[in-house]
Amino acid sequence: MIDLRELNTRFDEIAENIRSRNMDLDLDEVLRLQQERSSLIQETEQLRQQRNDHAKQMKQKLSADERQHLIEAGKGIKGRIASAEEELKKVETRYFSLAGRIPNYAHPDAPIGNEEKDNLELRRWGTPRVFDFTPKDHMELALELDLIDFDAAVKVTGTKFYYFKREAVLMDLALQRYALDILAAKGFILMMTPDMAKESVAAGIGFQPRGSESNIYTVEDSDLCLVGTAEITLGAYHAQEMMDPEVLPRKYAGISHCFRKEAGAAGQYSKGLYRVHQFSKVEMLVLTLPEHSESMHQELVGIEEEIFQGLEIPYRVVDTCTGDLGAPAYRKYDIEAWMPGRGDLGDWGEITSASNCTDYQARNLKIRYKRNQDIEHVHILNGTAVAVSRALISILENHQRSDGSIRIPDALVPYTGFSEIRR
RNA sequence: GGAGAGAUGACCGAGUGGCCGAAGGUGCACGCUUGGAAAGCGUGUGUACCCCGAAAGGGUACCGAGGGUUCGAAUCCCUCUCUCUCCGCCA
Repeated sequence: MIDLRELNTRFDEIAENIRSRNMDLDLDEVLRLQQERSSLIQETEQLRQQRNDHAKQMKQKLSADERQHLIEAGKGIKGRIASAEEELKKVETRYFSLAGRIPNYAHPDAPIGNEEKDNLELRRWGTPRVFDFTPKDHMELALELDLIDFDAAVKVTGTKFYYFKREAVLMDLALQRYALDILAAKGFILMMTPDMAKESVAAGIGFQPRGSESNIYTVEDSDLCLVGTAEITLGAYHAQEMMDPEVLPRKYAGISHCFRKEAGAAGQYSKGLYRVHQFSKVEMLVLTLPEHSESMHQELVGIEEEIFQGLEIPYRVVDTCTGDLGAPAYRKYDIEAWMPGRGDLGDWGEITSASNCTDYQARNLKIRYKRNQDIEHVHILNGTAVAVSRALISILENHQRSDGSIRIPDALVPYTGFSEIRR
């Protein structure tokens, strides 16, 4: 959440931000609750002070009569404290539940808008390949090469799951390993993370574990959910900690499975591997000092570009518009790969996403640092190194040959052990 | 899963109803001392929230978490979580 002390001082800015993100939130109500909470706190604290003063009087030598009198008075105070606390609790529950929905501030240069078309294209790399044959989409290629079996998965798990077979298995592992080597060389600490997390942790990162629009699977009879990304587990790794500024920036690269409900997501652009309930991903997560988060954000995008340049995938970098940011993000850059099998003529498809969430998540997770006498929240950034399912789409579709075989980009060959896939 | 032990400040560790935000020690910071260092001596050393304010200040809470008993809880009771040891099971 944002710093709620700024609710008053930056009220108009916060309200404007909510509008530009196309969100609906009664900010006046939040402010009203804040004031109500404040006066209730004053009331209960005053009563507690009375109780403490009163208890001190009891320590003196007293006649039985006086003592009895004071006990009666004490009981009265106790009752008033109880009812004041109860009222305070009610107000706080509502206050924090509403205030927690206030989104992070947006970067002043982030494009304003609600739809994908409002995203700002920053640059392109590579040239979409011109085929001298009709390119196939990844579904067709994978079927013919017996790399992915969606039909069998339907029997076992239902739609939007899949089995990887043969070289696809090694591709999954190779892509992860390829990304990890690049990240390790850049000072990232490699991690394998739990695929589950407490719902409170997911919520702290900014995911809604419950509710109809939630993208998160919850586990019955526990307070756990399946993670949608290692951002959750990596971000919470330092929860509740007071970090030494000397160790910042701290860079983590974590492997996890990612589970997403994707309820209601269907249609042409969601087919095949593009939108699935489970996939493997290498995620970058960085904790920095506030003054370093913007440059670190650029660095993360640079790493993502390096990874996909190595895979020889044409892409463009997009500055995500405010309506598409997601509550925790201050600014977000997506990399969209060229996918020749997408739509009729090929199209761009998101393969990575790098967000600067500034102190928004750190405040929920209580990750702070102390510099001299100042205590502040760290800034947290996250970015996709490789989301295997989508990376695989782009490799299959971009590097297909007329005979249906697939060329493996040189950078990946050391990790796959083969330079092409053919039958 | 069963049995037992435990959880106190940056760390170690005392504390079984009011004198405890918490002894003592270590560490850390500053000062004295020294040619310099060590030792020694002295002083200081948490977080969150609320009020007021230019600053200073005042208040409340926090001894794993949540509930309860009491005029008053680190201390008594209940529930939970976590850690450690032993047993069982297991990739």
